[in-house]
Amino acid sequence: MKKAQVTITDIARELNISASTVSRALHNHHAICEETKRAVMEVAQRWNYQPNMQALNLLKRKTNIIGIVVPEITSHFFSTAISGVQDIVTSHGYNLMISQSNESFEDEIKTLNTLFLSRIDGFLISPASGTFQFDHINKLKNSGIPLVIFDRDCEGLEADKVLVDDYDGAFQAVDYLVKTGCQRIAHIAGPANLSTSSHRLNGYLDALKKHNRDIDEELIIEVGGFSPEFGVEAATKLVNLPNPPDAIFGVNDGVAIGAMYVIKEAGFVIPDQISIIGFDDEPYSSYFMPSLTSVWQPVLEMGMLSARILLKNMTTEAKMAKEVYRHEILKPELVVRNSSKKLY
Amino acid sequence: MKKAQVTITDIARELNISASTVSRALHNHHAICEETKRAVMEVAQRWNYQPNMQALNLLKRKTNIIGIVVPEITSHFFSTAISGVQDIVTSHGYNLMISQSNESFEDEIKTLNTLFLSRIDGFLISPASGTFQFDHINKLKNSGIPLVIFDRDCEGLEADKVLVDDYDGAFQAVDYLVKTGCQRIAHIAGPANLSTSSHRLNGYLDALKKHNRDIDEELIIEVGGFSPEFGVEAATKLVNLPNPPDAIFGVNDGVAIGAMYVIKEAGFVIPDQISIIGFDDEPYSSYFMPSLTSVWQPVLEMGMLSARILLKNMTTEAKMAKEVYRHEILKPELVVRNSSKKLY
DNA sequence: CTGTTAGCGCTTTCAA
DNA sequence: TTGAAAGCGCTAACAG
Repeated sequence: MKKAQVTITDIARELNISASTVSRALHNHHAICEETKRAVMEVAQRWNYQPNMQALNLLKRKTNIIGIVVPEITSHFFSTAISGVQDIVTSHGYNLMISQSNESFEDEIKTLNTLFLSRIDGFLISPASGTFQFDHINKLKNSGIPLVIFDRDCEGLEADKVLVDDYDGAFQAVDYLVKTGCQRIAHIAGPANLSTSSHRLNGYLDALKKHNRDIDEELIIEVGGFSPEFGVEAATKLVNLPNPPDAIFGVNDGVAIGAMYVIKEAGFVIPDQISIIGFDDEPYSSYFMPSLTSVWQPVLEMGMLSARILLKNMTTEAKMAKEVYRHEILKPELVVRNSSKKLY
Repeated sequence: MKKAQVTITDIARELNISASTVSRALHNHHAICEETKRAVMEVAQRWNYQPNMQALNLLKRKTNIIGIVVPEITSHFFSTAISGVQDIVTSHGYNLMISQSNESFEDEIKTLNTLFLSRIDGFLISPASGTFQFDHINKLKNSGIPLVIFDRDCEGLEADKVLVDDYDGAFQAVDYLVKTGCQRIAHIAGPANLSTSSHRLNGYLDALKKHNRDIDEELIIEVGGFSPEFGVEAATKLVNLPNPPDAIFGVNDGVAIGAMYVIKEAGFVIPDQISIIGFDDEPYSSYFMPSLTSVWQPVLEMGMLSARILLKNMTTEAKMAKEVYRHEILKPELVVRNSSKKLY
């Protein structure tokens, strides 16, 4: 056993040859005689030589690291997206560095900066709900580092984006509710400056308009987050209305689950008296009683596609000359279960 | 604006001084005259100089990266642990690199190796369920790189560990079931070669023994994973028994939720006819009807503590001379809700 | 107070 | 077929 980390120079010294020869031998360079190659390989093997990535990366001016910035790792949605990204980047020889913004604008700026200083090779970003403008991301982009925005749009920012058609998903859900006979359809809306929230809200509104329904403002409740507590809060208001809704479309499964709990507690029968639809189709959603109807999104695919686009951006030397950006919109699907009425 | 990345040499050239002077000025070295410092700072600022971490790291032989290897990122348990780790390491100036083993032994070896080759500064590891021996981790440890094992024990491996007292959590749960009058308590056990599974199983067995209950082998069903489907599978067998159980202790909330679904479908009343207790206390668990009684674990704390121990290991130069390892066992707590009977 | 030199580990001309 | 030298960006010992 030699010292902790064997270097190319150690091998060179041992064999009384130059470091460059060792380097070439290790890379199976054609202009190295077999004998030397064998000798080098043998020592390398015996001493368990491992190339020093740091040195290589410094030389190549890259890090082999992709950074992903999400609002929250603990959300099933984002951890799934990360998983998709992971699959792709690792199979391309990259490592994945993660960080979360905790839905905070300041944290997002900070973490973006940290990763930037680490000189990672590319960024995958889904902005925080507290983020209301994108100068920081634009600055990043202008620095020349490849990046792609996913899930949550940065409106006004020109960049590669992989999004889900939230509008369509919401439209499908609400259209379905109307078709199954619901008259007063409420919406628990997410934080307003999130593209996903506003698109879902718009889908809700347009579906109602399509069926010539009046919009009742008191049936739209905006909440500050995506966990069940927010659904509880909103649904409590809704069921206490003089004229409560007969359907609720939640901005995500989290709030829908909270709402469902309140509604059952209040003694309403789901879906007979009140239908419920969520968004995300999380793993546990189908195990509630009644099982939750939800809009499924191709989250894993979103992560994978984002990663692929990023990787392509990193190789293509058209990095700078970028004029046209990719704008992928993935299609969600309504998964009908028992928290909504059947269509006959 | 200068070239893409300004270096210390660029600044030196501009000012007709040496690179080392620039370096010193930037670090506010005492032996540099104020005037020079100001000049350097000014140019650095104007050109937006950013130190090249890669060069620094090569020099210092460190990467500033902590790697965490988990079975699955998408599990709420592990994403929460990661979140705890993240908090600590970033506040100490480290970046976090993640990778998952997908519960596979081979993947674990592969990913450990990749991270090792990236020369990360430390490892946080929770082994896969497919991992039955720890030579690979031992090899890692012997290479001198600091590591800590968390949540899932590597029995026989000497290392710093941060675990949860799974035995105690299970014991509490089953003891509670007995005390609330349950006679036939079943257990849906997790993959056998996971310390968490076996400790929970032992807790279950010992709690029964304490109350002089016979162990009925047909009431113990081992499943291959932690998602609801496994709970469905196991619970289906249980309810179809000639003499079905009147309580089920699930190895985690996932299987408990699956079990709960089956039991309700089968027409049993929870908890009157069958009590259910899970493990993990996941966010949605309290929103089921009935709300799920579960054993809460300090997951975030586990992540944070693991990270702190790792960081300490990295600074302490007693790295090599390590003879005694830290062995932290965190205490879980039973959270009683409505899927189990009340104690009077 | 500042410059020169060497070196972190590796690759890559250029020369031989 | 191989070696010497330069360089990636930075720091630090040594020398003025």
